[in-house]
Amino acid sequence: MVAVTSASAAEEERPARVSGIDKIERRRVALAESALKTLGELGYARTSLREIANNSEFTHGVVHYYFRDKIDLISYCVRYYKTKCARRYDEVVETATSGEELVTGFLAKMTQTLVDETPMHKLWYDLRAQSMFEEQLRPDVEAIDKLLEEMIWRILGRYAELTASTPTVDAPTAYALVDGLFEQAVVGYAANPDKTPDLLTDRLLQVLPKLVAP
Amino acid sequence: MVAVTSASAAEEERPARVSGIDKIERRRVALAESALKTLGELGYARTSLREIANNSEFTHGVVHYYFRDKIDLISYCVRYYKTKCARRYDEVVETATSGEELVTGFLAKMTQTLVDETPMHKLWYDLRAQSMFEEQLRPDVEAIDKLLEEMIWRILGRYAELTASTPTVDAPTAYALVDGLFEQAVVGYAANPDKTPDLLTDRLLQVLPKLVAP
DNA sequence: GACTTTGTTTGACACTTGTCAAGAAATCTC
DNA sequence: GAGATTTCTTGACAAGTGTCAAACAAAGTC
Repeated sequence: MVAVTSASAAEEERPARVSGIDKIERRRVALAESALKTLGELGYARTSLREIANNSEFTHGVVHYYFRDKIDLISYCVRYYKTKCARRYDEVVETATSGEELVTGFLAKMTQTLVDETPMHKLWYDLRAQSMFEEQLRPDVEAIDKLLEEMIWRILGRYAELTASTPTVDAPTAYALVDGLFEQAVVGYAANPDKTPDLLTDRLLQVLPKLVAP
Repeated sequence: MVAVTSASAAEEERPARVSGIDKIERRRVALAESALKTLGELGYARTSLREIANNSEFTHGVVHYYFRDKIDLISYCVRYYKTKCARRYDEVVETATSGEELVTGFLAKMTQTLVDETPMHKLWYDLRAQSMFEEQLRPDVEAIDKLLEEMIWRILGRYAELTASTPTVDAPTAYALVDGLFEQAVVGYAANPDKTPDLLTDRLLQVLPKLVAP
């Protein structure tokens, strides 16, 4: 079980016996997982607490028992989500023994998560957009963005290492570029699920070599 | 007055005298402009028809007189918006006489629109995210994305021309990269309005030269 | 086993939402 | 200016929203 620590919102309101804290956390995670499923399908704007409850084994009252309000729940979901997504390429980075192997593994994992977890990615870009209008979401979104940036930076750094070169862009730039391509793929995936993964691969292959130089 | 043609939704329902069609269109545009202001401030999720009407000189009934429903209005807004945004850099492209001049002019215009029209850009990224969940928005969003891609492609093509080189990436890739950087700037602008424009400039200066080669 | 604490259900509340329709007001037509 | 048409206002509706609180069930404590 992953402890989802709060980056901003007040969390430690319920006294609760120490032995029960785990159970509470377990319920919260279950709720969050259910909510993420609904959110990923409907998007932020169209997801209500009742809809979340309906698509779960709980009633809508339970949601409010474990979360102060809607933002608290969604904020928790975002934080929970981040613990699952930013370490996706670590294995590839650690095991690759050549630049090409790293790129291949990276692209394989990336297209795979594009296909397998489309709703989650759609939700991420939705929530990031929402954070521009809803201040309460901003700290959590910023934290995830930073994690993702570091993730990309680790990959690019290792890639440079393996190809005896150094990155020619800084971390935020590298992240923005790769993220731009990935978001394009996520948006395009609905219209063209067959071709999009290959297109993403092609485009990243065009770009990655340009981000390092001897 | 710009004619906002429908890319997808049925539009020609109202018989209306030919002489009055202009007036109808004028009202529609006025409504759309008002709606865009509200949408840019609140975002798609939090904007209701009544809120739009309140922030305008019209009553909420008028909105429904000129637009079939909410999606029809927002869809119209998106189409109206696109006519204003995709030709922003044309003058720079046409008047620049050197690569450096083009880049300078491009960056100046880009950071200027980032600052001056932040709400509109926030809305665009919001709506593009919404289009992943709301099919009815997709055709219009796709159309705008294509326009923007062509816009970036014109700039890069001219840049290559002026520097006696050729682009090393295709149009969708170039657009995704630049758009990734711009979206990062739009999202970051709220948290850091002072530094963001310069950061965007820096990053684009890092990237642009890499997108062409002799 | 009684009692307290914790967890869950249910139903209600105040409010907002999109939509629509009936009628008033303005505009046009002759 | 009378009558028809277009435009706008107003008020209402049904459905859905977040929130909460009181009743109920379960589990833990002594």
